[in-house]
Amino acid sequence: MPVSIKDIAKKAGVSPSTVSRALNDHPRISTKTKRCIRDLADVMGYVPSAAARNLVAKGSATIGIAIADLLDPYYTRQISGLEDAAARHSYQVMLSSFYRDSERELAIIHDFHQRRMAGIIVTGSEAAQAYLAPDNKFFMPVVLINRPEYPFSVSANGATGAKKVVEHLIKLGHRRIAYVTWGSEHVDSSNRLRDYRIALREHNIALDETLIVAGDGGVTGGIKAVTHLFALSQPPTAIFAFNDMTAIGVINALRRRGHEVPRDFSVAGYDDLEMAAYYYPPLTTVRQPTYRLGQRAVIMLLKLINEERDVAPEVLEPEFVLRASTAPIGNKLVAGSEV
Amino acid sequence: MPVSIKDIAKKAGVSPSTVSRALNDHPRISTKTKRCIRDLADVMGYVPSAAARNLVAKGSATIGIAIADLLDPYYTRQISGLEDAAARHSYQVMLSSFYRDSERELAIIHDFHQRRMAGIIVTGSEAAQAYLAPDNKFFMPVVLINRPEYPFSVSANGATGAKKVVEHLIKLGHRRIAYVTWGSEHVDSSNRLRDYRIALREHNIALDETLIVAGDGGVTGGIKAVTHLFALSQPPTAIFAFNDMTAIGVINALRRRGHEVPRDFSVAGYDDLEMAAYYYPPLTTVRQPTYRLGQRAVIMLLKLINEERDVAPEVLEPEFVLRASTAPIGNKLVAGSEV
DNA sequence: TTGTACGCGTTATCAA
DNA sequence: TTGATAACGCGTACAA
Repeated sequence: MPVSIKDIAKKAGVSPSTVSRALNDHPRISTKTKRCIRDLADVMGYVPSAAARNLVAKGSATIGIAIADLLDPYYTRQISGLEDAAARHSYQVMLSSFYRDSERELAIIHDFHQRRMAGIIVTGSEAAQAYLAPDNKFFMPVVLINRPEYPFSVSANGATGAKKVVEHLIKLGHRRIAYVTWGSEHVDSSNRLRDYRIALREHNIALDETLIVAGDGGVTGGIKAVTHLFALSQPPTAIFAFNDMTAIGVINALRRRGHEVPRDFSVAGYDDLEMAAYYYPPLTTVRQPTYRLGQRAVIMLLKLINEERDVAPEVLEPEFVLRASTAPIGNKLVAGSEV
Repeated sequence: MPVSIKDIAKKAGVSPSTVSRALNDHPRISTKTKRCIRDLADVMGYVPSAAARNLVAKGSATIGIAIADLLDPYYTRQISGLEDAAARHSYQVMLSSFYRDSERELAIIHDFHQRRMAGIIVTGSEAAQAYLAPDNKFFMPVVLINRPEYPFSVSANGATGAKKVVEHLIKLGHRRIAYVTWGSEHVDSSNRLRDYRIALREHNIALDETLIVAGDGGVTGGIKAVTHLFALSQPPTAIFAFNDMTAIGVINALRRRGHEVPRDFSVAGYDDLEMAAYYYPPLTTVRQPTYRLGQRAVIMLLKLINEERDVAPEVLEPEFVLRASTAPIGNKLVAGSEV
């Protein structure tokens, strides 16, 4: 049974309020009793009850963080930014993952609600509408990461990243550029698909819908995508994958078919995982502003907590990273003649 | 301001206790008032206060999880096991990472303590002694993952995994087998180094201490290790890395020097990251029982919470995974003559 | 079936 | 400088 403030009071022969004052170094208390009580508390192993504190204080200095997938480095890297920023403003953090399940997400939010969090941040929300609903009765501010349609959000600009990749491939001479999505062929929460299309159009390249194939955000999705693409009468010469893990799947599948990257096909990823630079071949990709995403989200949330109303959605820019998994299309032709 | 049970009572014209009963479907309440009050609570957006609940209930059904590094998949994979097992027994989970900093670890534990967690699990503890100290005043049970010296712990058997790798390399004809540690040359919390030594001795291979070099658990550590190893008058023919990320660093460094794996050198890792199977070359490694580690830790913790005393440290076995980054030493000689 | 009264651990106000 | 008292939101024994 934990030691309470009363236990200390009894043993010290003082009132509970004196103990409270001693422990919170209140001005109106003698240095001597303060010292004495603190020592006693120490010896008895006193640890204050957060529940009781929060009860009287009406809420805690804790922010709840709900994350789509703990196993995806793209998300966990945001957490460092979140935690550092929160710590800097002396906020605690409570973390939960909903594994891309909207029901679990809502359960987590409910839990945060019960715990009377100062505010919450959700990254990769599967139930963003819930926060937009006009009758939602949250009594705590919410910031979403990567849901730019939400008024209080911080997002990475998926469009500009995709554009840079596609233009890079075009500059290398590629015309048949495939895109491997995450999810179905035509859903794309990240705006990448949209700007893949725009970039092609701007360069007068006819869009071939058969070059857009579905992945699953992981290695297996990339592997399957290659099977689909090679069933086409005219396969692509370059493949732009939703993320690095997908790109790795693509490269593996190509290798299994006896092709070499980037000699025979160019492949680009997205995210710039730690791995990407050390893969073989090193991946051409897009570095996401993950750390800053987390950081800015906390800043925005703190503004909302302090009821400042000058908050607008933020969009951070990703950075194109040129490595060795892409090459001029010429290489392929040369290589082709070698085979 | 959140809605309280009193607010509902006032609006419904009943007493707070009636509301409480309606919400917890207490037996002694009429179906009609229950229905009415529940609807009202719904409309008003009532969400119970966890603080108040925990205060009267003396503690919450929440277990605290402190993890060494959120960015390391080895740890995050344990979390799935932990969360699933906890959910199955309807326990909440509160997660925090201390980024391998013992001070931050202790701060997290202190926070868990204040929150009166039902129990806590620490994986990759940097301050394990704190839990062993005879005068620790935790009023909640603690289970450690991978600290086999602690009485309430679940660990992966680092020794048997290392042994299998070394014996595999020996069987391939390697005699000069290097080991890249995590940390300094001679500290090894995982027992891998110890059994690396034992395995060599058992096969009558003289131990060469210069073949044991320090890494940092990441890619850069592997790269630096190779520099050290090649400064030796007699470099190794095989390199056993503390983990897969280190192995990837090693392979990169070798490639940069113009060597090919496994033709010129065999390299083995540890952990079996998702990546490992899809790296080039696919990594020979050891699959850790990460998910079960988390799962068993929760089971043990629940036993402690229920004050069952038949708890003994558990050790789970890892699994050797043969892939393509290791090969018979003969290959090297043939390859050497080609160059 | 419902209301009253009290306690959980802590802090804050007011009185001594 | 200290002590008594009330309050935070909820659950529950006891009384009505």
